[in-house]
Amino acid sequence: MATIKDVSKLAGVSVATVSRYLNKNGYVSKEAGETIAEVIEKLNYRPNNIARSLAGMKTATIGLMVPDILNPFFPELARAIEDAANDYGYTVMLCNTDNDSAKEQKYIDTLLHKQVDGIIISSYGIKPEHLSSLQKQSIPVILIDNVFSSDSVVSLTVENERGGELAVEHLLERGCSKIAHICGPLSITSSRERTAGFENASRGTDWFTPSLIGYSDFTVHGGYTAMLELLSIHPDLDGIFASNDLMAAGALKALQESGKNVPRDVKVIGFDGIGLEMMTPELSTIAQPISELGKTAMDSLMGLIRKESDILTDQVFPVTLIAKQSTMTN
Amino acid sequence: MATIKDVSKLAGVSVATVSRYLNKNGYVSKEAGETIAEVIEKLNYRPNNIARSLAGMKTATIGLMVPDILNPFFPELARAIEDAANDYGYTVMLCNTDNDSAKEQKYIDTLLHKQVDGIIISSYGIKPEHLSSLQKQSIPVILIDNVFSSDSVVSLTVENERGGELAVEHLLERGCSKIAHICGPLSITSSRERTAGFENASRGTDWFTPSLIGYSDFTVHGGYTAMLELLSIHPDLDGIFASNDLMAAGALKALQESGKNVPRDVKVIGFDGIGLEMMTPELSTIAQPISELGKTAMDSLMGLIRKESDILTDQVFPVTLIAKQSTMTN
DNA sequence: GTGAAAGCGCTAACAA
DNA sequence: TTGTTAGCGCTTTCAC
Repeated sequence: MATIKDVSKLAGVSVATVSRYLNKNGYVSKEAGETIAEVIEKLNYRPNNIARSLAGMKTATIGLMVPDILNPFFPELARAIEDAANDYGYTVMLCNTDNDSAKEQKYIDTLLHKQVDGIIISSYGIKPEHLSSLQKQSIPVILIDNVFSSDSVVSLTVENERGGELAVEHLLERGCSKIAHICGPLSITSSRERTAGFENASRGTDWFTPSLIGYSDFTVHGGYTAMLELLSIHPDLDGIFASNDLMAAGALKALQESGKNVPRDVKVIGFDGIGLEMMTPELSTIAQPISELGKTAMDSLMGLIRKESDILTDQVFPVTLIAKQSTMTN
Repeated sequence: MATIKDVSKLAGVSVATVSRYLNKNGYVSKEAGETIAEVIEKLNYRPNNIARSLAGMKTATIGLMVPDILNPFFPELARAIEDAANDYGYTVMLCNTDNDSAKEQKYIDTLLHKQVDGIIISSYGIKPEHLSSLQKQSIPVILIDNVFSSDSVVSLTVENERGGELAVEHLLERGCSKIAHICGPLSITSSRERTAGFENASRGTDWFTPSLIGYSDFTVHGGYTAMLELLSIHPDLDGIFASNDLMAAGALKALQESGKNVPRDVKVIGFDGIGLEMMTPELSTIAQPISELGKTAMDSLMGLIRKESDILTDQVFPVTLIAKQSTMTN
């Protein structure tokens, strides 16, 4: 593989000049530039990124930590981030943490020593103290769906609570008169917020009772069993708000298997807006702007990396109701 | 951040000794080792991977090229690969190619200059000539679901054709008497093979006719429209084999919306074995050993990287029939 | 405009 | 067993 030295020799200039040419900083005469270009072409020379990084430049690599790429929310996020990173000439290292604190720590350590330029974290086990090593090195971090009151970290979240309210309001509007809720892990902030939204909109109504809330875990299977249980306690429920789409899909399955017609007998709405287009009926949902979240995360991270923006403003994104067949009034 | 120099000074030994200690090669006296360990602890020292890489060692990074992480097959594969890589102390760079030749080329170039130790490609646009730059650098490549007759590349595939036959045999066994097929992109080898399997098992039967094959694109929507079309030509079909699960899900949806009961009126089977547990009825499928594929890919790659195995044996993995509700009799 | 030279942090001969 | 030292390929002062 050709090195900068080879180029400089063949072009009859010093490596410094070639370097300047490559990085488009400092002065390089037109002639010199042209011969260098030719030689580079001829030798099919490409700068060695590792050497570049060592010499003090950036690695042009970021880390992306997600709980589990198998959960369909995260591929969407990952894809948006990867696309944006790609536009910046950056490359993404994927880390699955399973929300396991130890794994998260280990990955942070690994990424740190691979000298990534920044990290996007969308994993829920993270606590501020885990990030201290990053802050020491002043490696920028973007947090998705998780908030710390910390200086060197910017958080991107969505209106989870408002989304929960919206979901209930929508079901009421569509004629539901007894709405149950399948909530997600209580350890996850955004999950708790969605449930808070449900409670805001339900508490005080004449039908509300705490046993209308089923506790689950953001999985299809969890949604399925929670639904069966809710159905056994409240056979007359006619609306379900699940805190994510996967559980909503599980609930739908349970309802169908219990002989309930959706949306006629029971209406169902989820949260997230992942594309579960294969469901029949298709699921209504409170959609997060996933792609926008991903792109913004990468844009903000680049801002921090390039130190263009010192201002670390957390952002809250709006959610939107997407009404599909599962909440239709026929 | 502490460097090896800091450690060597504080421990009163040379950097070489520290390096030997770190890499567990060469001799280091017990005492020296102990003090070094202490100092490392005290300084919270971690070797700089970039410097290590530059000094000739490996980058402990591999590239993973997939068409699109949004397609649920690839997160499963990616997860298995990432887990295995993690066990080896390796890190994975994710690249979405959209099966676009230009993107693939660009990523190969990028990965090359990031000095990855190896690449796993599960993207279909790749052609042998794209890999020449990698071979020049003798960077090992594992190909999943794609075969070249090339020396420095090992291919991992599954019994696609046999799977197609199995699917038809299963449907016949379950009483189907007119089976249609939704095939995937003809540009993809494995897709063509599955269709060949369908044809092997169908051609020669009294019900077979070429118009029972619908052409589609591996997406839910594609499966949906293909199904509607097939249904309009052959309203009496009673079995469907789709070349992947996504299309099978789309077909199921189309059937249900057309008032057909699955599995009573029409039985459906897909291919891949991605977990679409939210479907009602759940889909039968010809499952690939996705996790095993991923793990084997990483294991083989490590073998090549460590030059343990010079023998580049392509492997063909078996598929297994997973019968679920969608092909149940009565 | 350009070049010489000093690193970046680490590994790996080679000597001792 | 250990230390010295020459790189790995590139960037970046600082003179010229």
